[in-house]
Amino acid sequence: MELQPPLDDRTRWSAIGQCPIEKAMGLVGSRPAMLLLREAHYGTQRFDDFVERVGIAPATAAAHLRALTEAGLLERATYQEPGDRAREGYSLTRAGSDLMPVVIGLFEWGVRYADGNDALEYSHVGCGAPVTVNVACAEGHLLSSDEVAVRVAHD
Amino acid sequence: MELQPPLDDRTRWSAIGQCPIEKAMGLVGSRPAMLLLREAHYGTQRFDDFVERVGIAPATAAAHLRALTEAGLLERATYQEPGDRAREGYSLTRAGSDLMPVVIGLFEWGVRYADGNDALEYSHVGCGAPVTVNVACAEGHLLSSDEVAVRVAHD
DNA sequence: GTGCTGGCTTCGGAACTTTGAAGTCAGGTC
DNA sequence: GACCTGACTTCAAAGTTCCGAAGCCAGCAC
Repeated sequence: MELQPPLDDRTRWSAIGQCPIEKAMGLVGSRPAMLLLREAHYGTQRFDDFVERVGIAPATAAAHLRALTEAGLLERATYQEPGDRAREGYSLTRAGSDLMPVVIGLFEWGVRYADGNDALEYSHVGCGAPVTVNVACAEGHLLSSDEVAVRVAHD
Repeated sequence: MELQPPLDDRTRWSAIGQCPIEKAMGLVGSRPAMLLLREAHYGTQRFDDFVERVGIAPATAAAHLRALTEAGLLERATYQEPGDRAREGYSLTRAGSDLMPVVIGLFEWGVRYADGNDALEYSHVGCGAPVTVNVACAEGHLLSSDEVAVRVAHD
């Protein structure tokens, strides 16, 4: 059994490598990136729609869309609007979809604490009930934040 | 019954005000802010510990800690280490704790897609099982991201 | 009253981002 | 082959953010 430094030291990520949160934030932790992902989740595919709906400059949109594509959150997909020719747009990959809990979590938190704007909401396609993000353990217990602890894995 | 613009127009947030995600990102959508919240969640209270564990300059830490405090995610709290005098530190408020699904979600996503570093993990204090973030509707159905739709609220 | 520690603040400069306006380019239509 | 549309790219200017090093100040202990 290897000796391990105490948890206080292990949570000092500089000692054990970069924190996954940090890596994730490097990819999606900017206003434009997060809003582009939100739009992609809404089903937006066209470049100009991203630009207009997110409200950013084309150059900014292009840079972030490329970065998200290279990082594997978006992929180029051909789409065709009725009576128009086929074009290349963007759609979410699995990795992009798997970030939706974060996007929805930010939305939920924003409605409650930062905004109050509840003009739109997320709902379950199947039953129509409103959607929330929650934290649970593998045993199925629903958790509040003070029931969650950090620990060294594989002990 | 009022006429409402179609959903395509409603999702163009410029038409109906600012998106809650945007507001949330303005507060917590930067690397330093998110990592400071992570640290606060780990129980860090002291200024110098934030600086060292997050790996940012004191000026940056001070600016973000102040912003997070003013935004209501952190509050000043007195703490006392054994054999030392009482000092002022930072601790999470309810609003800060309620952002934990986002922090944990970023961690989880980062481990799976951006990093692979699984030296630490989150666990349930009560039963020890590992913790995950998931999306569910009010009826209790666990949802994948393609079962979640946006709609105009209060219809 | 001297020293020490924790918690910041100040400063200048470097690095990174975003913007608006304009231009490019390829595919397809008429 | 002229024209149109969508999807970008280019560019200079402006703004934002970060860092490192240094310094400051308040509360104690001695």
